[in-house]
Amino acid sequence: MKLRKKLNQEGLRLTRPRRVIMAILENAAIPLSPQTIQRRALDAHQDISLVSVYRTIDLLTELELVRRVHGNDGCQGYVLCSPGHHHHLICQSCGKTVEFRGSEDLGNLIDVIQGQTGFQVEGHLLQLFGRCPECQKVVEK
Amino acid sequence: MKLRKKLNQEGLRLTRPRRVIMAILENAAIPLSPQTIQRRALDAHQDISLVSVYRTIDLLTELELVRRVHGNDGCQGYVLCSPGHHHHLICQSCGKTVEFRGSEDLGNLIDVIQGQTGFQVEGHLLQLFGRCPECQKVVEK
DNA sequence: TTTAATGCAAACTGTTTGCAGCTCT
DNA sequence: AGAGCTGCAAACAGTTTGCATTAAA
Repeated sequence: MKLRKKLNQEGLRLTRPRRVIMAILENAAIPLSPQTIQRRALDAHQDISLVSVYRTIDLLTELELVRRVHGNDGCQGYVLCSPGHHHHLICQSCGKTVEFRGSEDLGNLIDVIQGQTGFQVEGHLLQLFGRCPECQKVVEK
Repeated sequence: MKLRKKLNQEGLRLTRPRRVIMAILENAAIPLSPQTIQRRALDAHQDISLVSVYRTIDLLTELELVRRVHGNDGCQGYVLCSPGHHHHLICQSCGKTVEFRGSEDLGNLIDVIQGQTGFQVEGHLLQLFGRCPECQKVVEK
């Protein structure tokens, strides 16, 4: 298992809470908050303390297995993600999340902005919000 | 005064705390947290409760005079902003914030993503991070 | 004068930390 | 066996709410 290996080579251990949380994230179609993760663990008859959820999320984030996504208002939750640079597209109806890479057009934009402002752009935060194909089929109220 | 008019036509009042907070934001070059706003008020010998800072920020946000900006990690603070759709470019050294509009290139990108995913994109969150001209002059440690 | 706004105190939510006991390797 | 990990309790930070008082119009 990939996770176990990653952990071992850092001298870390694959414990029950970590396995459970990882599985929950793997099966999640939408970003989950720490509270939600704990609730889902409970649903699966796995009692895990919120403290461990926080610590595991931090760990997985450092290992680049998990990424935090924001809403327009605040933090929405955490999603499993593939390594490397990419962004997330989130369905505002059902919360489903899709990854995408968008370097070219964004690169253009960044060049222009750099020229206009004299800033040297080093990073960015980009997320798209919308409706996934399934949710588009539903008649809007 | 523009703010007074905006408030009056909603039956709201221009009070000392609101005037002070507005002035602080107008003179701020960087995004401010509620705590920082309160501290700066105190520096100006204007004792304003944190509660009022929160309530005023909410109000100004609804009036579209203020916008919240995020950091890579979490919420960084609030900045005065011009009306309409735009984004922020934030200096990671000094915190200075600049507005920009980036519809064309982003539009391109969004079209592509829509085609690839079937999602209908309705909104986005974009922020750029970098170094402003002044901070680029400083020798990096 | 009237009604919105302030500020205190206190409740709350989300997150972090110290520490003793447990468990993965 | 031993270091890492868990979970409890408690501390903490940021934010929100109820209510009596103050002040803008």
